[in-house]
Amino acid sequence: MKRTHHCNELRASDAGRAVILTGWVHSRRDLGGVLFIDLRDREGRTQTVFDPSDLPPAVFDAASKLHAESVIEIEGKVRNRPEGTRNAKILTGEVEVQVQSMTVLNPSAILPFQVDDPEVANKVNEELRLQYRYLDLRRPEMMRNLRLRSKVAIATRSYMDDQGFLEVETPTLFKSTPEGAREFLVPNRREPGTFYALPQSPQQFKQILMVSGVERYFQLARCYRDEDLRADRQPEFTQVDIEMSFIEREDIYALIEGLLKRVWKTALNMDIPTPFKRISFEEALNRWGIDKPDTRFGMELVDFTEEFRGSKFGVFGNCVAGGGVIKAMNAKGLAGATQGQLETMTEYAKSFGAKGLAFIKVENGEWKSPIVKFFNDAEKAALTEKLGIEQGDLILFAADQWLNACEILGKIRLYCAEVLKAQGKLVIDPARFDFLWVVEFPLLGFDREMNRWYSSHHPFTAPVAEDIPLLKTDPKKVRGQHYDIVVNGVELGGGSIRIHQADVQKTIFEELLQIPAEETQLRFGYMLEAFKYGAPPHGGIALGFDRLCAILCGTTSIRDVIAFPKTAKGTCIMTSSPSAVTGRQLRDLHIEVKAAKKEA
RNA sequence: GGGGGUGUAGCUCAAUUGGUUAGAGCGCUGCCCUGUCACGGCAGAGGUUACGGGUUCGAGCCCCGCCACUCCCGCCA
Repeated sequence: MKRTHHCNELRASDAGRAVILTGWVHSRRDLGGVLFIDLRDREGRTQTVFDPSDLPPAVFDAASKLHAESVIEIEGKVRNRPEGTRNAKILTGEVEVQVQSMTVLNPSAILPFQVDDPEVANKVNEELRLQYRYLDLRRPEMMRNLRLRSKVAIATRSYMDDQGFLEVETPTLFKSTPEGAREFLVPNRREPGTFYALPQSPQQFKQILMVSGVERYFQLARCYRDEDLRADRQPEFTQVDIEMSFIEREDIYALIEGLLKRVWKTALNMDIPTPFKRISFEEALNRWGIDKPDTRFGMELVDFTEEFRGSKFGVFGNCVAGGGVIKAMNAKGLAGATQGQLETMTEYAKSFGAKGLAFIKVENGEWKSPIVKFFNDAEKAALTEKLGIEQGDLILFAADQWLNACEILGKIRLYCAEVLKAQGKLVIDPARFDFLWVVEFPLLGFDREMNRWYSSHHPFTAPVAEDIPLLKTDPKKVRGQHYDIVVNGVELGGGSIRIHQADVQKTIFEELLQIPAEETQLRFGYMLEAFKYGAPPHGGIALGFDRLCAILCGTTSIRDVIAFPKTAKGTCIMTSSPSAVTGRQLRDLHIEVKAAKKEA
């Protein structure tokens, strides 16, 4: 190693020391007679001084011509900066290095965008940042994210090791199991027409590991889903995958609470209180209209079904008569909502099949609304009391079947929060983290089009024991032993106690999900077989590692915590992948491409 | 698959809403400058307004198409 110190190391006490520093030219300030270069490496930066009075002219000349981000090595002497020239903004601001010699290790071309000024760099088009990701990652903000991600991964491994878990790697060339997400397929050269699939998760392998007697397994597992992307979804992502034997749900709650406690302490030096609150699926929908509620602000949903039973307002009265519910929400301080904002909310309602969105604007001492004239005094009094209506409020209603009504207002609640945040009327402490477990999900949902049940989580989730008899009589009532961990409205992960009895698993596959017996055998036969030979009761969970890091870094886009992420269309701009391959490669794989690639 | 947004100098953004030669800051090039740290000063170069059509006397601006990026819905067992 050539350097004696890194660029965030020298302090006043080092004055007089001869040092060698290496790094990138962060910025250069040429005052004519004297030249300052801030040298930056991964750790930070140090000011170096080029004074022509004690430097060969050639060195001074070369230094004055350096472009930003050139890589250099300097040798010099540390000295305290003259009084009044110290820089309190950087940790090395007390000192500077008086350069005696310099080597240009590699000059840099002129940059496509500036990386030295964070205010400028933060605004650079993400497309350009992705094309030159290596430059983007040099920015201290991005380097901080990479470093934090690494710390969190190591803390996770250390905690899981402390808890007696084995890290086991599972294959990424797996079998296609076309339930759920679309898979990436990998052609098999050795047998034409057969394919591997990249795993959507190591779910089946980790359950097999339980049958193997591993008892406690974890993995930072790369997973692949060929679905459309979002700010919080990439085609390949990392999950903290966990499975345990001989446990109940409580064991998972305690394990994960301990893990997140360790992670928050490591990453943010914060002590988060445990245990986390637990909320049933039904309560989450009733109060927040979503199964991953953001509980950092109010505006909860309120039920008015009884108040509007037989109401003169036909839409409400008929809805209740038809078995539906009336839900309302008070968007505090949003009476001034624009026509456009109300239209956006109405669109949300319509996207859930509602005909429109009823509202009341409370302004200038009156209720402005096309529907208020139908309300009687008792109905008005109930609204005022249960919603705490005040001047400046906006009241929104949903009248529909229970799930729909809840989900409509749940969407609108989140939209209203965004509007209020933008107006400065809603402020949320960035250091606030509301963790909660969402539990007691229904095991199954019914698909009317396909006329069959589907797993609301996945088909390996165990029913609550006392509900097992209902599987054959009243599947809708069966609760699953499933749990989601939610923080600030983000689904951080989910898991369940699994089915470990081959016969129960077979019933789920064949009778409820109506997968034909021979297909069950083809896809899951090996699992059912494994379960015959002493499968222990087991359960587990998977946490989205990218989302976890994003939350800790205070960003909403997981691209900011992934070194080389893909664009919304699943491409890598830097390497131009995916790309066409040669005819020979295709022949080897016995593949013929039918749709011609468009000319570039 | 659907809906919204964006695309103007290397970067970030303007352009009086269809009107003369498309501007600014940063960056870049040259010159000046011995205590800067967003150094400063002077001068200069740099544009197929993403791309292809159309309407118009005239298009960065309007229309059609197309590409890329982005946000959302669907989708994500």
